[in-house]
Amino acid sequence: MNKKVRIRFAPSPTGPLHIGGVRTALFNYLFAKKHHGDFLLRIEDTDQTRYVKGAEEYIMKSLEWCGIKIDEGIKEGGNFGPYRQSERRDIYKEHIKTLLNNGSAYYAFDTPDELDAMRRRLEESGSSVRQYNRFTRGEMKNSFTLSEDEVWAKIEKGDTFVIRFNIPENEEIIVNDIIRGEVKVNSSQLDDKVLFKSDGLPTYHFANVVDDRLMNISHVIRGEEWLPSLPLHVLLYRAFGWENEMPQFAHLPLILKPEGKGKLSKRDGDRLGFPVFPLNWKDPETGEIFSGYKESGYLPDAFINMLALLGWSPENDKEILSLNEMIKEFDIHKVHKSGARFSPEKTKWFNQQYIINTPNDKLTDLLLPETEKKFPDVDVLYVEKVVGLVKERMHLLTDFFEQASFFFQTPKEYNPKVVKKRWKEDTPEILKQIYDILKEIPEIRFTSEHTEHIVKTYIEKNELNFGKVLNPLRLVLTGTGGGPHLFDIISALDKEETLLRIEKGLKEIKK
RNA sequence: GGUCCGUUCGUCUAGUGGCUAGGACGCCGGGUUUUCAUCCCGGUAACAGGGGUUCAAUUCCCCUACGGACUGCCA
Repeated sequence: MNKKVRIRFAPSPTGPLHIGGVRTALFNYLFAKKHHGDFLLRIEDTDQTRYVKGAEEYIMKSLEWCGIKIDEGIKEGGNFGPYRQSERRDIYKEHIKTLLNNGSAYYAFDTPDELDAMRRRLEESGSSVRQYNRFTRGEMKNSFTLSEDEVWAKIEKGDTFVIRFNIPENEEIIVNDIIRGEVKVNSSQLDDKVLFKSDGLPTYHFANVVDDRLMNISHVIRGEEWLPSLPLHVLLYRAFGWENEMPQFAHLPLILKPEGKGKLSKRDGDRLGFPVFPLNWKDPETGEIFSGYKESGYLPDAFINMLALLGWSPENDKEILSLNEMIKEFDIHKVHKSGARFSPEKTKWFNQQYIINTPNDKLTDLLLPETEKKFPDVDVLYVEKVVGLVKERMHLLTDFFEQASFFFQTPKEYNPKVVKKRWKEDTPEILKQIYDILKEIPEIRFTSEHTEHIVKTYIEKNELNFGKVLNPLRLVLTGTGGGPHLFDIISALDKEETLLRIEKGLKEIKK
């Protein structure tokens, strides 16, 4: 690898990027950075009929959220632009001439109906091939069956046409895929793919080869769905005389549905209750909303950590890796060949690990806006304290609001199950005494340690057991059964609120 | 149908011509805790099947099965 490493991620703006796409971007990025190369974003918008408004912006925002930084792209600029294929029409037109001139490409005038009819005919005849190729093109309308004059006449008349690739006969194509090893195909298996559409724009196959060459791309890392067209792309490089400068290829395994068959699709998320998109997406046509990892309470680092381990694993058994560690550890040769089933469960576990390991102040920054919306007039330092107390029982950022609501508002009701289990005949009497002894403690000494000491001393002196006292006390303070260390709650709440809640509980909980 | 790709615990994976086939998630048990969570300890569970090659195959080869992708003037 003497060449400068230049890697591209080339999505088409036909909708939101889903996690498979994000993973492809991530692996591209990891590889680029591992080898101190450039990472570029190229927008493949050659199909105007599938263009979706906002998708381009969505893709860039998603990558940004993930921490994937673009070196060259439509926003960043660069010396190899434009980075939007729709703005490269002239470049493609120039290049298709080369292939037209050297006999690698030809004009075809068949209508969609005629193509349909041909395929149907082949199918009905029991043929295993249904391709537009050297055998079938003889019965279609193209440069082979029409005279040169007829071809020009048609073009001048304004007839619509496409330009097809003239697949060479019986050539053995052997490509070395970095992940899969040698892939061998005979050119006779391939069909005469359309290179230029009737709308004057190239197809993916053509644009991708031209751009990768012109942008000096060193490695093409993309999804497995492209593997079948790899031989075609090699042939295109050959037709251009670029085979020696051809990038290296690596085809990533697919991400599969958590259950059932097939690759993960956009619809699976809503069906199975987990996001498949990094960010929320609102379909501009239907208004339908698809949930994103960000809005569902996931941390970006956890999200990409999970994605990185789908199809790849580092040398050691380490599972929690920062983006920088991933870059250091990444080895494309260790990427798996087989598809990886996506696990929403493990994704949650990753998130939990990241939440626990995120400093309280940083977590507070993330949670504050929503907290303020739900509980006006909160104090930042108080929120930070609460965050520290509840974070280890959060799987999602959004869990905070359920886990911590009692820190911000007096319980309105008491969990009946807990009442039934913990509220005994003598509970009111005990709580009254707890109330009295807590009331004696001066406000400045109302710490977790001190209140704990006082209450526990009281329990021991009266030969009560801890559960009998502490559980109902927790109930009146929080309205429920679980939660952080009780005396941490008491001190966070402060003296006034603690006493208030005991009073309220005594009044409202009856048996 | 055709072409291509793949197959280690339920899932993500490590691994090797000879190992008690390792880790993680999940699940189940136990400990810690006033409680929930965290944490700690333990358990469950896999080399798709059949042929070869070999002293020895999960590992190498072949076949079968299963799974997947592609098969558009979509990417």
